[in-house]
Amino acid sequence: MMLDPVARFRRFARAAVTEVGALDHSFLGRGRPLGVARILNAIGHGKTDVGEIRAYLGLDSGLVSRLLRGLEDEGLIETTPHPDDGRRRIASLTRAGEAEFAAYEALSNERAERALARHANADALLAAMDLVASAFGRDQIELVEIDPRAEVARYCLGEYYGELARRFERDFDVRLSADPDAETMVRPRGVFLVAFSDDMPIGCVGLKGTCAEYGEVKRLWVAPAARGLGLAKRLMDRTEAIARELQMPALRLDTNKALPEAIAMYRKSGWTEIDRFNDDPYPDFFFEKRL
Amino acid sequence: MMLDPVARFRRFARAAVTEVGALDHSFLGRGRPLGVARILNAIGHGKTDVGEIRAYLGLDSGLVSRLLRGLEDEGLIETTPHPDDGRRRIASLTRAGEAEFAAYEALSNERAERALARHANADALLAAMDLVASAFGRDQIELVEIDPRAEVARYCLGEYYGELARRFERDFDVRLSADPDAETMVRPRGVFLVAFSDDMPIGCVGLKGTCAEYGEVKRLWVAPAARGLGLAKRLMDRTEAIARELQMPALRLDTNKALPEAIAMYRKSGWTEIDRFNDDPYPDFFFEKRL
DNA sequence: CATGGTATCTGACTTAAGTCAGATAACTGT
DNA sequence: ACAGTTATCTGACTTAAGTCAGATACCATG
Repeated sequence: MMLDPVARFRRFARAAVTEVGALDHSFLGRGRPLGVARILNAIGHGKTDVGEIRAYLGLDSGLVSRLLRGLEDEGLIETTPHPDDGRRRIASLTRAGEAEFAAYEALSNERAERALARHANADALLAAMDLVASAFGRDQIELVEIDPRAEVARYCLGEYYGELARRFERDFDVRLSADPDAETMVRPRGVFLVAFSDDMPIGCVGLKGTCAEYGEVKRLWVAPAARGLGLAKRLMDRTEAIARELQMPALRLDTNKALPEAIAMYRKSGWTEIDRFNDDPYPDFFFEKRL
Repeated sequence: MMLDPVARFRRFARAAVTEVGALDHSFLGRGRPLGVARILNAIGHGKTDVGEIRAYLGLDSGLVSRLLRGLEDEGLIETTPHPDDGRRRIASLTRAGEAEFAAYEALSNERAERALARHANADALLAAMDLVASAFGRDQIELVEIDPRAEVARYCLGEYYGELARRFERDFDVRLSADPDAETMVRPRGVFLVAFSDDMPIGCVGLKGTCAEYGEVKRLWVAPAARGLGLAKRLMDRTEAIARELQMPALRLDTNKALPEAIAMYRKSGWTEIDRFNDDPYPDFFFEKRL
């Protein structure tokens, strides 16, 4: 009757295999074998270096070389030596290649649209897909330093305040996401980190350099789709490393009892509770970690 | 930055392709090509008829024939003519084949367990997987008549009462799931339907034959993972067809204002509101449909 | 029992995909 | 400038997968 976790996982795997098989087949619609199509698409998605393509698709160097030659003969790509290193080659789409790539893109987009349109609650389906994709891609999550005033950062902060509003059952001013003292989260004073999973922002944290005695950790957010992956810990660890690099003698943060998972995480990773160090009305817990 | 629905869908597709690729590879761990392994597993999972295997895996008849021969030579399966039709052949695992199949099963189970163990919130991950798998498998959902006292039926009813308890914020007696007048939902008086998606029960409905004037529709439930697929409508349509078959002149049902989606669905599919026809304290809406 | 239809099998092919051992040319550090 | 390393390419293979046209044996029907 299939209700134990393993059976449920395997049901998912079966469904995914079927769906992915169909997906592969749709790539065959343009009369080109799958391997060639995959390379063309890898190039279209910005994998220009031959070695990069090889690593991305997990193929043998000889094979990639041959397939590239085929695409060149078709007039879809051209390869030139790397300007800094004559051994390496970079591949790029010709005009015809761009058109062909666009056709593949259109195919994929159409497929996605059709699948989503069939579902009466596409939001729920997408949320579930985000969660599964994040779980599968957990080892490819990258932390990137971003200017807190950049669009991605603003998006993360918007989500962060939305989450707080939900937890506190109180409205937060959306304009808060345009932090007036954003420059304290830019090097050399501080930093703002965004976690990306396959180009999708799924978490952030800010390190604010406000005074000489300590740095402040602010706005730690992890997207619902990425919870359970240990991302908050990873963000904190990286923040700590950067704080050390910036010669900060200690870190402080404040938090609210509405965020119990965060509090537990702080306690577990060497933070100690201290007395209130600011007069902000929201927080009711204050932590410090000496570096 | 990838936040539009199509981009999110495609992110999922990429993650799934990668994961499924790894999954295929794990099938290669036993030194047998994928095609052969897939056939062995199809047989292990009860696809005995050669034609059935062909349809299930979508392979050419000549290819399947050859692969079966290979497995026979390995001593893993044996084929015998079908008792009712000498043209058809049925394949079955030998003792060695059973062992080999069990090894593949163990591999799959281990994989699933490892993936789940890595996630700190496996329940959320599984719920998301159930939802995605149901969406992908929507065309394979089957409605089956089941005795309402059987284990699967009891499971569905348990979920149904759990859902009610959540919506009404009130406890329901779990023992209710063992319906005292279950025999009114068994042919020829009535029927109980369970919806299966790849062996997983994801919905149910009961048709109760209580009197000559009308049949009663009870306990319509759709699992959270299966919402948005139009399953409730499908269950109701089938119930209606069976009611006609059983010569019921009309159908009635009662429902509660805490279930607005259901009420909307009834109105849209030809039900008309009528006066209270029982003295049950819970419902506040009553519907009828003449057949 | 002849006829047309069906399920499976065989043999002869093609194509895709992958492997591996050098070859070649460019880089790096001493 | 030379040895060792690295990135890509070439050629000669193997294996997996799939296609297709018959062949064979069995079934259903008049």
